[in-house]
Amino acid sequence: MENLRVLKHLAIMGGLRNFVPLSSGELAKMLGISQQSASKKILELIDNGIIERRLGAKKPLIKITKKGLGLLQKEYAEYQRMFEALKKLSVKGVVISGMGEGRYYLTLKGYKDQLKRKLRFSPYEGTLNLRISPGESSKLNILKESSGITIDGFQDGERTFGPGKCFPAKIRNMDCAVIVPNRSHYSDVVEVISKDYLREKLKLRDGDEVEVEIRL
Amino acid sequence: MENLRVLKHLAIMGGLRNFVPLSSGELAKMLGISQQSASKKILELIDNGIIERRLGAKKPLIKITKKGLGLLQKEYAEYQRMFEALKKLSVKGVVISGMGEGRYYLTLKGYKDQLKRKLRFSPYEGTLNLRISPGESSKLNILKESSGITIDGFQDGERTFGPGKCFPAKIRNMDCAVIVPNRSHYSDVVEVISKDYLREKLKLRDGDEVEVEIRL
DNA sequence: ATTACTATAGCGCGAGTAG
DNA sequence: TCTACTCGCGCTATAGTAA
Repeated sequence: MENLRVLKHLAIMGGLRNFVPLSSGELAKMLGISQQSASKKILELIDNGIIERRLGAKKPLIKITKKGLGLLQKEYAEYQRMFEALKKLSVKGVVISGMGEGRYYLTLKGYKDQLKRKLRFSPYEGTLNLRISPGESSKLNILKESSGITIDGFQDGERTFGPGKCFPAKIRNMDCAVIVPNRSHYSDVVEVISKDYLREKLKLRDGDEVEVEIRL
Repeated sequence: MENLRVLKHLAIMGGLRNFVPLSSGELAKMLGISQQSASKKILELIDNGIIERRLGAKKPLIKITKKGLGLLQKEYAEYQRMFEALKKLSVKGVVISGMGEGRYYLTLKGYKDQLKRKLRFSPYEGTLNLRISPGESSKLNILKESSGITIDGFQDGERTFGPGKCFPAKIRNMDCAVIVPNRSHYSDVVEVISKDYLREKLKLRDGDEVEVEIRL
């Protein structure tokens, strides 16, 4: 049984705050090990300065030390980073010129109003196109698999405009969003919208490299 | 080496999202174990459906399955609960009548204005006194050790009024705050303030038991 | 370079038991 | 009751090595 696992159980028992009454036999039952092993674990943790023990009225009292708290915090922090990383995606790409399609779609009320409502900003009528660096383009699959913020399709007279999704993002600390059509063949280009004309605001020119941080 | 520990390292390597290239030798180095042990661990995790492995171009590719993700989430949730619990303190007590001191202090501008600013509510000029149940009064030590929201002392002509601290709290889902003088002998009574006259609002009478949930 | 087999070394666990 | 010692078994990690 690993020390950290034992320590975690002590923490769940409240050992981070107080001296909690706990015999080696009780701990053993909780961990599914023998009393002897639990006793040994306790001694080990005491020797390492991870917990301290006093003799209480009826049962021994155990409390986790600062050092023990530190170990738990470190472990917790690792889990936090792990799961936080799942919510973010960072990709590098270079600025390229699109073919004005993005600009066209953003003039359509059906898309524009929806984006405004769902992203909480009114998008500039144009997109910034980024060609994702070769080594990173596989990351774009993650966008396909993530649900993001749904953009509904709509009808406009004759034409049908398909649904898609978007993701809040940041480029050089500027709030923006990446938009992804639902039906799209493989592409290493992402389209970015923002309330401002990003090209001007960030002084970007074709070929400039930028990193876009996407919130999934 | 525990399976969960191995799994955590795979997650840190990005195995929650993608197939990551990883040989048993590399994993061994990261975990500080032998290549043979790492190999065995990997097979064990595969057998248990916790990870899956493909053969990649150069190195084998490893990805964590839904089941593996579930295990990590469970562990993470336990740590979350553990640390969340550290931020809260729940104590039971019975309503008693104070001696009007609380009311007096709350009429003083020096305290009243501060409380209003720091707690974001204007306190009713009176306190609700709770005698904490005998078995739980030791929990009050936690309040002494926690910093809480500082209430500065002040001078008012001749008299000096001492500093203290307070903690946002809830009683029966009503927002309130527990106030604690810095220099105080041992006491099993806590004083609670709120924007409303709690006794009336919650229809409390001496002897009624209530639970107060304190945010540390 | 890999993975992963077999055989062995060593450590951890628990039974028995003393204090 | 409790803790915690010794001792022996068995699991697990590693060494050596094949594929």
